[in-house]
Amino acid sequence: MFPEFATYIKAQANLSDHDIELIHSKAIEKKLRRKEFLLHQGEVCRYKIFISKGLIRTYATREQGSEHILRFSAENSWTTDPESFEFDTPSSLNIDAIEHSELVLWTKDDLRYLITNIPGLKTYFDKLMTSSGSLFRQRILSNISSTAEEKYEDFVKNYPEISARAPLHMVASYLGVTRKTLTRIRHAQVKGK
Amino acid sequence: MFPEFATYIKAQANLSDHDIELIHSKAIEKKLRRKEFLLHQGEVCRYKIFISKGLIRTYATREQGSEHILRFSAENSWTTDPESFEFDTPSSLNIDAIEHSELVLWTKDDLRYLITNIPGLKTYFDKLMTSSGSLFRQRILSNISSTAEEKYEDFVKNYPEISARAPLHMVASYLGVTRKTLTRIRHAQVKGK
DNA sequence: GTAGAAACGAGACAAATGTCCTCGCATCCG
DNA sequence: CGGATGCGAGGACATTTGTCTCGTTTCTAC
Repeated sequence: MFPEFATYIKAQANLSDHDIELIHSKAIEKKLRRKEFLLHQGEVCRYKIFISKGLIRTYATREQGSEHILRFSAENSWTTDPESFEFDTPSSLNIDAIEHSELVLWTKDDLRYLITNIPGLKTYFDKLMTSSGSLFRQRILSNISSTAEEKYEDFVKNYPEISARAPLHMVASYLGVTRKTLTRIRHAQVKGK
Repeated sequence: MFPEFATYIKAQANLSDHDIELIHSKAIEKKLRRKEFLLHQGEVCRYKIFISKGLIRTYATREQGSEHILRFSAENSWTTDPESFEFDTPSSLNIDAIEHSELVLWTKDDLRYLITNIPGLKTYFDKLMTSSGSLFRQRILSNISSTAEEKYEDFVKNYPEISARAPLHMVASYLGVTRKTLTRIRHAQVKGK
């Protein structure tokens, strides 16, 4: 788990072996089985989570129990509830595993310590934040301007891995449409060819 | 224009008079008449823009000329195209004025200089980024999980000022529905009472 | 390997939303 | 002051999307 992270972060940031050791010393490794939860809504999200293997979903639920996926996180990506993590408030989100997954976690205090003491890590997280902002804007634009079919096509194009691995009803939940709509779209595309 | 900004920023960040002067020395003031553009798609967005008075929209257009509003910015808020601003790439967004507006602008280089030399300003922008991320997540969640009526209600609740000042078809464009849908919702609400 | 659960597709119908059009009113500007 | 324009409303109809439900297939855990 940590070795995969080390490989990834070395490629993304300029870090010395000593830096890596320091980061390692604060890391918590964790395995999650399918459907196992890392965070239930109502709990405080105490960790920033790196996914070294597997597939994780971060989602909200509404009154009637419907689930709405805010983010999929596969290998070499991150998740957390930023608000709960930052302000120690109860989270409104759930995080669980779609596949058996392997994670590396850091607490807020440890992460803050690492970031202030490792400039290369700070640079990396700044980049990460910039690009996540950009993805947010793209997603909003797609949401307000595209048809369901375009949204689905964009999703498949941007996340071919995830669209192949996540069940269809979860993709629907991510896109904000029903399972039915998505099957219709797929059917139409097959016929269209 | 700058005085309004100074009042605002003093309330938001811990800055000395000297800091304010320094920020002032880099600021560019600009007035924009209704429908006047600050940025056309294809241009590079060279400024981070503070709105001291008026109402600004930031939007994308699609093939058929439809407009999709990414953000409204009224007094005491900011806008820019973050990607174009950051990387000097041609913007895909347009920025224009819904009302006669007064703005204060800074270039990227000047802003970077100010942020590195004024810690209080850095703290302020970090906070701003955090809260804008949080708003993005809320908006995405609303987009994928709410009915058009709920989206409209949320918008009115969260931005009563803007919903009163922006024309209905622009609110529709922000929410990702047609003007028609919005008038229907309003009509239904009136009847419902 | 097998039992149970999960995922998928689809039919029938209902509801929501979009498209295209016209109208009327207010406002703005020459 | 008068014509042009922007804006909101709404009728008529088409299209999209959702709901509910069922049966089949596929996957998974033991």
